Amino acid sequence: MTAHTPNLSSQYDPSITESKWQTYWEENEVFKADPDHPGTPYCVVIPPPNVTGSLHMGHAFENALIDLLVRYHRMQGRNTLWLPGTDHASIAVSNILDNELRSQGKTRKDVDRDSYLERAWEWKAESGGTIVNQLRRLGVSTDWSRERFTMDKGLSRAVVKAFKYLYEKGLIYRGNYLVNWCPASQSAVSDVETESKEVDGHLWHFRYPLSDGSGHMEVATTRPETMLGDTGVAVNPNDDRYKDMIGKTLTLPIMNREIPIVADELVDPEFGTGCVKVTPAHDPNDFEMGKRHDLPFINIMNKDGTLNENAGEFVGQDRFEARKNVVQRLKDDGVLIKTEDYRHAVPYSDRGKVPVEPLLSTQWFVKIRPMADRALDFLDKQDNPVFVPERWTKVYRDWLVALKDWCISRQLWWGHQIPAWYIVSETGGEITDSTPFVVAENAEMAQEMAEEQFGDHIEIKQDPDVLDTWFSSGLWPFSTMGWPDKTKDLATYYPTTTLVTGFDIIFFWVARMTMMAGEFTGKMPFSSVYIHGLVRDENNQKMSKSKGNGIDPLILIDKYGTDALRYALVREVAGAGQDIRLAYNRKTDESESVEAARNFTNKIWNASRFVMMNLDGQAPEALGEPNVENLELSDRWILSRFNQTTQRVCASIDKFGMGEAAKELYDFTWRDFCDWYIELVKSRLFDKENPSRAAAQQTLAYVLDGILKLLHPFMPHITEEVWQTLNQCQPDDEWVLAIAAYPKPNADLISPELEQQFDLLIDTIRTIRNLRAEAGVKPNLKVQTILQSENEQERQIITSGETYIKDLAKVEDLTVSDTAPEQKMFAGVTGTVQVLLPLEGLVDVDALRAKLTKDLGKVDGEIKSLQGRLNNPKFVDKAPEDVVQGARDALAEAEKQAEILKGRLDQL
RNA sequence: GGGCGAUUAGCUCAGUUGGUAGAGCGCCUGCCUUACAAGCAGGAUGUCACUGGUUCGAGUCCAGUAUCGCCCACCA
Repeated sequence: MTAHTPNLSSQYDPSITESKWQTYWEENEVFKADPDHPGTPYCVVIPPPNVTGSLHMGHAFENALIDLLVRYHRMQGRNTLWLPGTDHASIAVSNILDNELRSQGKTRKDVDRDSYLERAWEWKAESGGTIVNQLRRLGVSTDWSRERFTMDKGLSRAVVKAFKYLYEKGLIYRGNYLVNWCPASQSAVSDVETESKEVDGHLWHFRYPLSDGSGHMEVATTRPETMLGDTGVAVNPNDDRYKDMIGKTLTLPIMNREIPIVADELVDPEFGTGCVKVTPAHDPNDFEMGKRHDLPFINIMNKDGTLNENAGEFVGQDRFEARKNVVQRLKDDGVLIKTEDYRHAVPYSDRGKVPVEPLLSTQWFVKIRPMADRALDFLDKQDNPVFVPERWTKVYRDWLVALKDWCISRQLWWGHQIPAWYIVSETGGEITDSTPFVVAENAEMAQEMAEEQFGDHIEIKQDPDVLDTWFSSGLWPFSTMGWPDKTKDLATYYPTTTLVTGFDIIFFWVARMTMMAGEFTGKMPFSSVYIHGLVRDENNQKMSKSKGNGIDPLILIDKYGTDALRYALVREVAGAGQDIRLAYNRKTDESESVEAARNFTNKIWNASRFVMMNLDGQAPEALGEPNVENLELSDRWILSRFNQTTQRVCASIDKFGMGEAAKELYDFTWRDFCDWYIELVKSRLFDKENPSRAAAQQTLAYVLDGILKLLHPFMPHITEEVWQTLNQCQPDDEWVLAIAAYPKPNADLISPELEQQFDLLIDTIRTIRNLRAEAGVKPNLKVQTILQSENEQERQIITSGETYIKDLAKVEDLTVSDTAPEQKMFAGVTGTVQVLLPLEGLVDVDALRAKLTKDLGKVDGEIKSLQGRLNNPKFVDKAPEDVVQGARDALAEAEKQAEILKGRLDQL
């Protein structure tokens, strides 16, 4: 790929690098899965984005997380597959197309189904193409040869198979029930596709007279138009006020229909008057009560939300217009008692954005209990799937417990057409509730089945409705791998390992997958589910289309690079899976947090540049790995830190702590490696005669190589670029960082004692730098320094790091001693080491006094607090030995520090 | 009406099993030191929302309160 002699710009340019590696990975099929690949399978199926437009920040976030996990495990040697694809999104795409028609002054009725579907496929090609290209720009390591679409041939076949199987098993049925009707999309929707909104409405109270003229009962409603379909009034059986009335009848105003008074436990005697009007065909509660008391079901509404002929004089009026008119009529008739302002929850259609109407209609349903119970069984008995964070388990469980039958038919065209054929010749060419039907895999088979049952001269017609999108998504983890065929992919990669998705989709998708998978594969489709939070905007608002506050990931990618955006998003993730917030300036399209991540990529770039400029053109392999025996203190220190970091990073990712791992790597790379190690080895590198120069080069190359590997799952492009350059890879030698082995921590090289000793050197250097700054010493001026400690071990450590101190603190004459000269000097203390700068003629006594006094104040505070604790006999008795000893040691050190500082003050 | 999450530096957030608070950004000071000014060195900043409890010791555990946010729900 790149030049051997690194001649790289001092600023990292992501645009060229990123597209280069995206193309390279894909052309070389680096991420193509092979079932015969060694290693334990690691498999993730993408949550398929809807083909409704383009990717948003949530997709960027989700796929950054998935890619991190997938790349990490691939580098760990797992047999890895990340399967990509898209979802046809039946209702969402239908809405888009219907709006398109509307803008042309047309409706679905003005076009034929085939041309509508043609347009839908066009849309799919366009939007699907956009999305897939955007995914590529995110740098996802998916296997594109296995890309699927929920309506492609294979998945459609799986859908039909699944439907037929469930039907034959009695788990799918057709029937006339109350469903959520969306008048906007003119289709049934499932319970999860509605959301309740608090609205300011009214509660209207009316009087219904008893038929025998002995009085009246008062009822209240928020939907007065439904009274046209009332077939009863219910009271609580234990309500003494109404006990005698049960069984009597009332005369329904306007309609003049005799309706009975029934007793039902559901009625809350405390609420309102304790009397409830019952409209079985237009309210879920009333539907149940209607069934219990054998009340008539009178449907007063058409599918477009207007009232039908059962509504008498209100026929043809829209439901909300009829509401006004019914109220007016009741008022005119003198039965309206009062109108109260009333705030209440109204179910709205998710997609249609209008109130849903409970409507009696003939639909297809999945009988949910057996499937939900099986999923519950897996959860309770096998802890499968495991949710991360754990708290979502309860949400998932509660929902499965409460689940009711699932309406799966939609009165739409875009989707999988229901594989049921009606023998319409039996019912005069029409599909009615009683038309017999067969469920088959295709029209030919349906014809055959129908002829067997009804003879030769029949006519069949396929159900015009399509299936709920989530029916096919529910099959996704196994249908994408070839189910119902027994494929090698299925045998190898199913069940998948982890599903990564948002909490908003647990109900829609996760539970559907577990139920379907339980039924069809006898297994849960994944062993764990990682639930991530939302990406919120700069004002902590949920990003949404309607608010228009979305942040386009591509703008930030163009500005800062994919790696920077991905790193910024991942770094924000807390262990608990909280929502993350993305800083953003809408005027300039800038983001502080992505900029900070971009700066990190630049830091990596420049550190790498520096390292490569100092390896004399040798790759790490040619240099050889560092050999402990030849190493200096700083080399051993950075190797200890490196292995420590590797250990922590792996431990974090293994428990889904991606944000923690990201921060860990940032600190190690920037602070330990760049700020300290590179600065420490400079003098060795620049001195070609230095015998330890080779060890420095080896260590530098080795650690940089390791950093690139560790960071690769977080920032795949820049790390691949630098790694290939560092290792002088050739285009045809097939060395690719993306499939290199992830570093394994070498515990032998981790030495807490060494790190602790090194900390003393670092602190000493910091103290000298601080003193220089406080004394106003020019940065380039070398100074004389005396380090005094009564502790022999401390003196040894300092002596062993003498050159480090000289180099990094710009000290030219360093004295290490157990005694300190008694003269006016700038002074500080770290540990029990006294740091002295004999700045002849430069010592500003006032400044020095101020500094010493401030330091002493801090130390005194510490002493006071420690003494307080140690003087408490309960603490000494009850606290663990090591804690007490720790406090004693800290006190001794603080007292020593105070003594030193006081001594210095006295000398002024 | 249930359930969940949050409350820590000016801002955005970390804080593992209780041992006496950290990072990034921003701010202040000084540096264009031959990897990096998208940088380097130094510095300042906290009643850990509130109240009580457990404990030798609480940001951390328990109970309650307040504020904000989210999810679920068939009081008409």
